[in-house]
Amino acid sequence: MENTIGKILKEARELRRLSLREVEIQSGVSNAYLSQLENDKIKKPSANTLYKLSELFNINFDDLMVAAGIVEKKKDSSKTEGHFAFSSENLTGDEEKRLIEYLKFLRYQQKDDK
Amino acid sequence: MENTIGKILKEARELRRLSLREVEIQSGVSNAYLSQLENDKIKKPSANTLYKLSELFNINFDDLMVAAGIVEKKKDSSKTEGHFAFSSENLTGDEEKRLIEYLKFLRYQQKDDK
DNA sequence: TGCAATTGCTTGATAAAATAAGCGTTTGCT
DNA sequence: AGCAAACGCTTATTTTATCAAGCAATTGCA
Repeated sequence: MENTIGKILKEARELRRLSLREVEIQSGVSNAYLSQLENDKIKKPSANTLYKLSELFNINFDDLMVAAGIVEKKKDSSKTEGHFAFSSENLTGDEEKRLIEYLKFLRYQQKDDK
Repeated sequence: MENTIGKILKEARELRRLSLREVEIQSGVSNAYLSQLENDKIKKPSANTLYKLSELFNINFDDLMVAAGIVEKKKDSSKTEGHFAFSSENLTGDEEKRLIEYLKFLRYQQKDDK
């Protein structure tokens, strides 16, 4: 359903298999606060904090704010429901290649199912 | 010399010949706080507040943050050869799920390669 | 199996953001 | 001139973000 800042941050962290304390070390944001953020207990985090995390996770800052509902989406591009993991800036070149291959594979399968 | 949030916001407001109270009405941020912001008495404003103002003044949010020294200048935007394949509108929900799982797997492997 | 480290999380304290109220000054109107 | 409204700003207060400490549960290893 609704994308929240918590979901996005948690997903980004788990995707990288980092613990809250590892993120604390790398970002300077305390693990206690990170937990609160991930559980959507913080309503208006500072731009600084949000930026640190977007930088660490390599996700676009604007996108993070939009998806988190902090701001209404700017342009039309009428889909907010997107998943972050794949905004291409999140992926290394190699990962991208492999994912595309895998996607081809998935679609190839699907075709046979019909 | 130094660009500060205060200077930027004040300049933007005066350019439009708005009073603090007019900005308050249009943005929802109190005039008292606006004054503090313009005089650089606030160190870490929330993303929400900053965004409201950037929107009202129609200035780029990232630029505001950079100029305000909240973030360091973002480097190469050369990554913007964005890949279509993964922009979420191209994926079914199921595909997205599977791809995330696969990505987790990829990164899990990678981590063990230390 | 058992101890130690690590996990995510809650809670209490503190610092800071954000507001409401009010100040003295300036502007505009009759 | 004189009143009223609007101005930017300061201060007091409320609200919120953020952190340090510590919890129970899980994991890793001898």
